[in-house]
Amino acid sequence: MPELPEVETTRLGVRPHVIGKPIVRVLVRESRLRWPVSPELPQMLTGNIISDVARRGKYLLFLTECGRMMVHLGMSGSLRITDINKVPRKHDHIDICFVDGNILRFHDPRRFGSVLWLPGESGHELIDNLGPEPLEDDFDGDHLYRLSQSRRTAVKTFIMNSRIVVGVGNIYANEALFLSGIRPDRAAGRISRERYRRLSDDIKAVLGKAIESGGTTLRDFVREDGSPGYFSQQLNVYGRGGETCVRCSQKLTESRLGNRSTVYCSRCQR
DNA sequence: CGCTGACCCTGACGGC
DNA sequence: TGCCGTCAGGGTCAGC
Repeated sequence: MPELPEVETTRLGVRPHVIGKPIVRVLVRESRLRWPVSPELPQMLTGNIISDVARRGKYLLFLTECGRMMVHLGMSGSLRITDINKVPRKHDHIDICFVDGNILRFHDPRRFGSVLWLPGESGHELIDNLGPEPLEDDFDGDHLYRLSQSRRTAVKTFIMNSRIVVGVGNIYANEALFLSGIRPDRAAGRISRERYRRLSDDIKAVLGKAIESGGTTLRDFVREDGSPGYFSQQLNVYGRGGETCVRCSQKLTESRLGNRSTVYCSRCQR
């Protein structure tokens, strides 16, 4: 489900509802996620206060005085703000209950997500070796060009690698490559510095616009209040295999790269 | 070291 | 109507 824009939409949505209010109860109904939910999580959060909600790549970090809760939404996860009168649905795995009756509720049918407790200021292997944030200035075409040298993997696989750059998932990788006119299966090491400059600009542009639209809802992504994101209306290629290219009207090609569905225009993308 | 494919899990959908 | 195969926005890991 969530790529960077959906995670950022979630962060902005939940933030005002969870900051500065004592947590009175933490309920873990299902701890078997991608990794087991940290057993100390309820104890560490209860009586505690969240001071801010940050994001690193697709990880959300809920900051407190004694440590951080790190949440990943996996493929089907979502966080919603609800209240004690709302009966939990199937797959509502974790409730974080605040003193005012509001609840931060983690929902994840496929259980590929994770909820971990990082004590104190400690880092974690999952976030310590990530590439730059795509919307920050240290991510640019030169960065992509430098790391791509002598790499034979497909450029689409390359930009989806979180050690290269975080937050670019399957939807936005397809979209950015279309905007840049680059074939997804082109070897990463056989692309010019100039074209990587264009690609990094297009990655920033497509992620930025998706955040403005509240993310992309295809199946299960919902915002903190349960509403969908609207960026799917602006998708040029993702989910449009066999349909016509918006630029040249040729039929879009659909294939698989690294086991992920890949759509492009063989005329506009070289 | 880089790359590929299997795998974790549930649910929706299309074909028969 | 039901059964079966396929696919889905994530990432890790073993093996070559």
